[in-house]
Amino acid sequence: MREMSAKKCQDSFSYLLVHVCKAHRGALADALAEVSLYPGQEMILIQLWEEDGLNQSQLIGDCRVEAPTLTKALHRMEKAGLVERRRDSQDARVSRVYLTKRGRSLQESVSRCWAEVETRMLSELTVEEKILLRRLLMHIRDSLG
Amino acid sequence: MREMSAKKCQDSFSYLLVHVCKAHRGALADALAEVSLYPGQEMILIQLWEEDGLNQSQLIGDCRVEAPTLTKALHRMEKAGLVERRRDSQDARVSRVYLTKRGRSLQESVSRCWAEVETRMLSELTVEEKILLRRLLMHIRDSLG
DNA sequence: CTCATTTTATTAGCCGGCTAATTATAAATG
DNA sequence: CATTTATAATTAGCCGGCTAATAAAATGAG
Repeated sequence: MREMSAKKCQDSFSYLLVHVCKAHRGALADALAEVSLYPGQEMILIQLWEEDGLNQSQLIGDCRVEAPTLTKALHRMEKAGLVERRRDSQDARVSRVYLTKRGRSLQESVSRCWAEVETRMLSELTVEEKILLRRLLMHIRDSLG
Repeated sequence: MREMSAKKCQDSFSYLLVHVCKAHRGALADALAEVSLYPGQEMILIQLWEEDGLNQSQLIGDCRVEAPTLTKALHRMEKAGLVERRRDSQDARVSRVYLTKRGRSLQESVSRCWAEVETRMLSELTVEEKILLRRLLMHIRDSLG
């Protein structure tokens, strides 16, 4: 009886997903370590590469992260010379985040890191399976969000 | 050019998976908060529900976590009265982890939490899609592990 | 114009996760 | 038997993530 319930947890999608995520985050961390980045920071950079000068409210929306998490990450990234924060001239509450030359220069390396993880992660899947997987993951994301 | 690379990252499976995991962990955290548990701790309990008295080496293998992560979690769970550690009588290096009555009593609540998240997460999927999804996730987990 | 409300961002403090370094014990080897 | 090596667990310290509480500026209502 006790064993069955535990088994049930271990057979659940949650259990599987947790372990998939661990593996994925680990692979991403290994790849990003080569450019001295931590998983989470690259998410911020990705948003800024698309549009530089975003404020923190926009970033927490795009990165799906809470404000204090972003504040701390930005502080470290600023210390690492990847970004700089400047107060908005119109609204003194908002501070906008700008890429430094160094932050901009990481784009290619990070893209390679992601591509590498992407390739490994999908290596066993056919084109059809990838298409389906994307659809299923989007459903899950939306159902849980 | 620059914008295309950023877009490419945002269209990747990694990007999607990261956000799926965020949503999933968030949902799990909300559910577990009702029994004063943090995501990660329930993973330890699940293993112990299946086999009580595991040592920490076994737990780090099952939970896919590094030793210090487990040590800290166990310390907190011991303080919370969920488990207790006792030295192995044969080998003084190993400390075995045993469920307390309280730790054992949480099994039903935690199973409910997981079932709740499971239901929500799969609400949009058909039976066939679930079967396929499990297969695809297992492939990814193995490819990344 | 003043005061309450909302929005933006930060700080403190906790938890999960990691690596590197350390301790203690067991096992292997000369 | 003594020494080296391997294994189990802990500690220190860092990062990502969160909530609660706070500060500061803009906005709204009276």
